[in-house]
Amino acid sequence: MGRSPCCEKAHTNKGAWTKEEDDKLVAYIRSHGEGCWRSLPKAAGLLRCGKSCRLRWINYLRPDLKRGNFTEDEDEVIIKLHSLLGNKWSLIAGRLPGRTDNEIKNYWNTHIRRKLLNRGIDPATHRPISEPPTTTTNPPSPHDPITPTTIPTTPPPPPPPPTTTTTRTATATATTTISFAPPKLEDNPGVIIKVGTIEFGKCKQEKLEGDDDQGDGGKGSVLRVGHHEETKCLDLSLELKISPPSHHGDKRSLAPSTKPSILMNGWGKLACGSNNLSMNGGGECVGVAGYDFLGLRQGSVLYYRS
DNA sequence: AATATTACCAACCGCAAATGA
DNA sequence: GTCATTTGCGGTTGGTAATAT
Repeated sequence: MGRSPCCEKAHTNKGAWTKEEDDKLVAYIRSHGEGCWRSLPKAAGLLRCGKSCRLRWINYLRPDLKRGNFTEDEDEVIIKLHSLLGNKWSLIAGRLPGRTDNEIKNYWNTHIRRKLLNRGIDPATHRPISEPPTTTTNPPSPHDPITPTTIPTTPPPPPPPPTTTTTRTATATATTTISFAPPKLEDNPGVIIKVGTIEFGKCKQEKLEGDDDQGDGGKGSVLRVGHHEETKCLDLSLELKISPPSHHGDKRSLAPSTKPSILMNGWGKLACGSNNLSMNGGGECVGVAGYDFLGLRQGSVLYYRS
């Protein structure tokens, strides 16, 4: 078994790209477009692996790349997104037009990590370094297996279309619409799932548009979280899953037992604090502050995936 | 001026998901 | 449904420039 190599390595160049190679690649893609990276090198007259061509184009030659230093705003966006998504560099890059995942990853490792450490924040967990390490009640980080206790053992069912099947959905919207099932958690200990787009940032709740006439548990209710006083709202396409609150609203008590199937389906966890929504049961508020998110009680858990 | 260390970033590698036959 | 292939992602490496000793 085993796969054939992506290219004939014996006859490919490696290492830094020359100006001539760049020119050939750019010229070819300009006239033929992206795609079919495997056959591109030969067609373009390049002695390069297709993967190498793709990487060179995406990370360096693409015309829409924004080169130059990251701004303070971009720094903060990256930090917020990393606290939400972990090392999902491609997702983070999708929210930063003109930046590549590789660029952000490098920037994170060389600048932002140090910046957070200087602030006394653990870049891996986004929690204060001084905070004593916990053992069995340690809240999960984006890198931990997602193992909730408050939802059924089966993974969430596939979301109804339209979903965010593509991972690069970097469109910003003026207002945020969250489609979700009404959080009647006391009455509904089970799983509630709806797909929506949630925008984090300096937003506050405007109104609840109740259009739930479907009688099926409330699919289709729409909450608008708009009123963007600043333009820093991050558009995250998330599927949300809502579970009842855990004991006492103690985020640490959200520490899961074991439900690895959730992890395999790519679900992460958001915990509801008393007046905000925080990532993975702790750390910094992601920015939906100032109101009781979706009416959920403190200690509720939202499961998401992007 | 020479050498060592650090910082930066382009590029590579391996793996897994997606796709197609 | 199975297998082969392609594509994309994240971790890591290696070369080079900048800075310190």
